[in-house]
Amino acid sequence: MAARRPRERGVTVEDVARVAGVSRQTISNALNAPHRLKPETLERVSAVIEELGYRPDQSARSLRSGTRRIIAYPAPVDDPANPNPLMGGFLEAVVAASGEAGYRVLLVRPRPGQSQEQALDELIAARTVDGFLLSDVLRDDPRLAHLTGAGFPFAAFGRTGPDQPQSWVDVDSAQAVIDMVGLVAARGHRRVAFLASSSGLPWMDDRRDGFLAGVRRHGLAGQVYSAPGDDPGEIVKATRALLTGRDRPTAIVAGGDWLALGVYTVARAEGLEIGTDLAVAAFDDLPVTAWLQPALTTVRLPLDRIAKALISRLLQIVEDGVTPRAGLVLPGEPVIRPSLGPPDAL
Amino acid sequence: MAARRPRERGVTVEDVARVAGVSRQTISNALNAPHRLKPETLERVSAVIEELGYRPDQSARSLRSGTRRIIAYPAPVDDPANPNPLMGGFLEAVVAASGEAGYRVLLVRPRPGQSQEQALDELIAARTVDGFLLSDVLRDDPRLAHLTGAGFPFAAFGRTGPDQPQSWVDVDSAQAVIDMVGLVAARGHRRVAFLASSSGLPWMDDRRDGFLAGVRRHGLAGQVYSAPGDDPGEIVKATRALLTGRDRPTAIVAGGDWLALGVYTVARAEGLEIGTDLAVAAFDDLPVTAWLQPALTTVRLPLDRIAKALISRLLQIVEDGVTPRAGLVLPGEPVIRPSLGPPDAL
DNA sequence: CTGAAAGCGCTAACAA
DNA sequence: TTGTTAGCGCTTTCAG
Repeated sequence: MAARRPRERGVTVEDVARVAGVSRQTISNALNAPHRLKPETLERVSAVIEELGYRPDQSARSLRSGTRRIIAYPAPVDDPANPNPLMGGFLEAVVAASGEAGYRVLLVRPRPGQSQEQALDELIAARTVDGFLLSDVLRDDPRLAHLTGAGFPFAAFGRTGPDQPQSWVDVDSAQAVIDMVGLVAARGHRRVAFLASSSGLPWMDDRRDGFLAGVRRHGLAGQVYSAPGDDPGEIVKATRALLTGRDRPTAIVAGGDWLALGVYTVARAEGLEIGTDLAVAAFDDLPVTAWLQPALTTVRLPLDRIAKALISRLLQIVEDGVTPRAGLVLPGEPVIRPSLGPPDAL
Repeated sequence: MAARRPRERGVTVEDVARVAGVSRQTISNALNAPHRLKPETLERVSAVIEELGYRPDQSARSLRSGTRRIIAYPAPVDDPANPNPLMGGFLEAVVAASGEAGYRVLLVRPRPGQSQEQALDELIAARTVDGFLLSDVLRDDPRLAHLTGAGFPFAAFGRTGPDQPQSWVDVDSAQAVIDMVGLVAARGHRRVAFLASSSGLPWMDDRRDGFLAGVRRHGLAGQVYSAPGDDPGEIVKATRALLTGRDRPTAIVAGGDWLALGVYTVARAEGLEIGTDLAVAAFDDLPVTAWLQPALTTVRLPLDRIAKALISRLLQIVEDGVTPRAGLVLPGEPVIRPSLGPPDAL
């Protein structure tokens, strides 16, 4: 069998120039600096380009110009059996936002035996991409330190350190939860609990901190429970402890919709009616919440705005060398649904 | 502000050659044809490469060699508010499989006003990628016809036409549903129904056809209901029609877990107990099924095997010019859980 | 087994 | 406004 088929020659500048009766450079200008051409020439050249279906070879262009028009997204490793339900929506928004700006998204992943940082280094050294988009950023994330050290453009969903570029966008989870606690308090609840998972993740910590702040502000009795992991079993166990102990809370704020599913399950088993015996609020607005009965009050992440802001910030660095002076904090969007109970529940 | 920072010169072959005291070509050989080098030389050169952190410039290499080591995945447009829950897992598997083979995945999407085919053409003309990975393939999918016409490498999750390259992988949905109907019949059910959505999608049709074949084979009374769309409201409505009509079925096979959620909802409202009054089976094994009570019997897609096979087939075409003689059909994995009821339910 | 020379297709810099 | 020249970094001949 033919090994590596001989590259079929495509249409090149040369061809277009010949047909249009101008020089190669004029073609290049038509594409990259149209204002330099006489309108008439431009029109004629454009017509020939269209006719021949000419597109500049991406590699040649990149080699010469030093710009790739590609953004790398090191997609967090996901458990195929239990994928992050927000990943699809986030990717969707990122692809749309970068496509809008003429960039494409390259999914990257360390090869076996390679560290995250080595993978980044390889992409930088091979000049494969113009910049990085990071998500699921941890506190003191080594990737941020590495890219900062390399002076390579990036934007982060999450927060960077004080001595790192402030090219980040994040959701004000704490404030969203504070507001949620306010709504709970307004409904007359005094004993409330926060259900967390996998502590140590910055966003979960933010949500918990928001809960504690809200509880303090409204003078409520608040307690934090943590499930050791994200497995349904562990979540149910933590929830049961929470709902069957003495001084059972009348309202629960869950750190994620996923956790709220545990609350629904246990509440049903214990004969508690959600929205009347127990108010429930959560975070993320996963699609599955549409199926819960009663529908779940939650906080929606503005994934579209997040992605747009991330791409815009990243490209500002890549194209103009301008690094944002400060991070951008976007509000979460409270979605009030019946699980919270009526305004005058108690 | 500095417009477009002056590209920091990276390490080039030249640098490595100088330090290692050999010619440029030897460096290239060390990377692309190591067997041509004297082991001793190879080792020395490798050490220098490592030391300087040299990586061949991707653009230069591509320009010269004609190979990009990039696969394009035209990700289907997804509703951020209701993302395809399998997308994350599929992408995960694809990224892993292609990374294994030294390829990366480029997410692409037609630009505003651009058709799918134009987007493909642009990527081909600009020589941006080596091949395409297609999913959500429709019957007579125009993308397949287009790529076939262009003679450009692709692999499809779904099925291609008889006069197109058989570079596809699909799940034997029909057989999986036939088997499921068999399990239902073995439990003594005689009146069964299939709940479908958004007819016209090949996979949904396959599942429905499997249902009809299974019903015929086992001599059951089977009926097909369709929800007009994927919204919870429409699903619930279709399900209610199904469960409140005369001659209510004792078992329901749903075309997707999503549809089964509607069955759970309506069954609860109607006071039917799933697993005893009503057997339920579905398709997809979404993560949320872990939360259902009773747990849902369903069919899991072997996303990992699918992705591996797709990538392997695609790269065979790209690298060796070998087009598969026939498509590959993989079995769905039945996951039997309590919603089906005990073996001797009726 | 290693070295020298050529050129992939494009655009930046300069010249006309 | 358009044309000419050079060279981005690499790999593929072809000689030695």
